[in-house]
Amino acid sequence: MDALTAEQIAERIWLSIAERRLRPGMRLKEAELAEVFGISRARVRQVLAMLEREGLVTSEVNKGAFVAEPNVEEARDIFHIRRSVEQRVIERLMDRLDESKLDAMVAHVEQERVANAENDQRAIIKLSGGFHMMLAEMAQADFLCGLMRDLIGRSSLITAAFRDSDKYNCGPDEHEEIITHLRSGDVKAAKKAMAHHLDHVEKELRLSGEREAAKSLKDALLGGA
Amino acid sequence: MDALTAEQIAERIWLSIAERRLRPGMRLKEAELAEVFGISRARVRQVLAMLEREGLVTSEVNKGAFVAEPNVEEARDIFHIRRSVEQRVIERLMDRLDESKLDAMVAHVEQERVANAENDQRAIIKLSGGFHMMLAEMAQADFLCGLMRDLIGRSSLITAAFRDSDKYNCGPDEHEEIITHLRSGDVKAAKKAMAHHLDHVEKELRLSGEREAAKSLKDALLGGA
DNA sequence: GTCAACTATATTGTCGACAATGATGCCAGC
DNA sequence: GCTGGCATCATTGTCGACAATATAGTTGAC
Repeated sequence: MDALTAEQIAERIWLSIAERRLRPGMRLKEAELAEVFGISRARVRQVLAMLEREGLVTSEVNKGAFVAEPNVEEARDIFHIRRSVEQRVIERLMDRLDESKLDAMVAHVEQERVANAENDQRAIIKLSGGFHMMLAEMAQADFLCGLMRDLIGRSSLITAAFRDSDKYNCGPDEHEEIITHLRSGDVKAAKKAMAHHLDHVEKELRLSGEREAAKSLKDALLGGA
Repeated sequence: MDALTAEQIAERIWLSIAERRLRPGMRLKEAELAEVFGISRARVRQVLAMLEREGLVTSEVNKGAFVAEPNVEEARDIFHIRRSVEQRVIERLMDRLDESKLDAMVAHVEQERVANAENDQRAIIKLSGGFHMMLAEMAQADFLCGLMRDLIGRSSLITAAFRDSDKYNCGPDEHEEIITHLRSGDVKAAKKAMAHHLDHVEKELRLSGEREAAKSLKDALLGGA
């Protein structure tokens, strides 16, 4: 079980960022990560290289790696691109849609509702991004999938940095609306619902977001294990 | 001069792919790369991790890294996203446009013409992608820039795999048309010209029609399953 | 009391070596 | 002659150690 590949480690860190246990600006010390995951620093460096290329962490020479701190303009760009990508995902998805996939979607939304009812913040965040990721995966488009992975990671970073209230999340109701349109085969309506949904999420963000202090790295990474 | 950072190495390899000196499916042996760049294998692995995350190389455990081989669907997705991203670039660019930037653009196109006249394939390829990269850089949008870098790398890979004739390239004339619209401040026309340009490039590819020869025996035999 | 320089520590950058795994070529057996 | 197994080799996966650099804490002078 210690046989975690570099990809898997990256996945874990990405998840920690997506779930906002790792906040923007947080330092990522190599030795600490190495100990947490029980691997050597060399592999940690490999993983950090991946994440840096992905834009989730920034690193300065001889200073180390930090969770990236996106700015407002980047945020707007990212949501702009998300609109395009996710609409494409919907197009692709429509071709490969079947009953089992639709069932999986409604099951997912149901989970979102439960998490909402229980006010389980971490689950809410994870599931919210997860819904969009699920759609991309179901579309069976590798490139879009990777891109969405990137975009959702960054979006989580952005909401962590700029979100106005802790309460808001990628609402289950709007997700359900998208599913409804998918079920009825109305591509146009589904795309419109998606666009509206993303607009809504973007609107919930505020321009000037002061950063919060960071907890311990270990807690952040092992919190959800 | 031996002080090449990992990023710079990645840049060099990316360029080699963009210039199609590294072809899809080509093997990237770690020791070889290490010797070529005069660095240790550890750093090579770091670089390969970056490129893998970027999607330019694929790697299988215990088998090594290879230049990625994009498939047709990926190609279509990538061009779809490029349309969106580049239109966003144009929007962003319009705000920050000045005479010096326009001059740089026409100078670039002039270089393209020269390369065309001399039939310098490598220069043509490099400059063609370079024009789009230039626009992204001028837009001063880090995220879009990184994304464009990714997309252009992949596009080069795609053209290497699917291009119909060696003659075609990202034509200087169409680039110039975009510049013209930018100069006159007509965002809509510029975006339209860009869309048309990308359509043209995509059409030049052999994306529909016969598939390439199967990569493996298994694919050949089980292709219809 | 404050600032500057210096030292000590912590952290990152780089490398070579060893272990594990897949690929290649050879040889015996049928 | 061909097939299957085996030994050899090449290549990747992983690691710990050492050097270079930034950070922070301390001491001393003003």
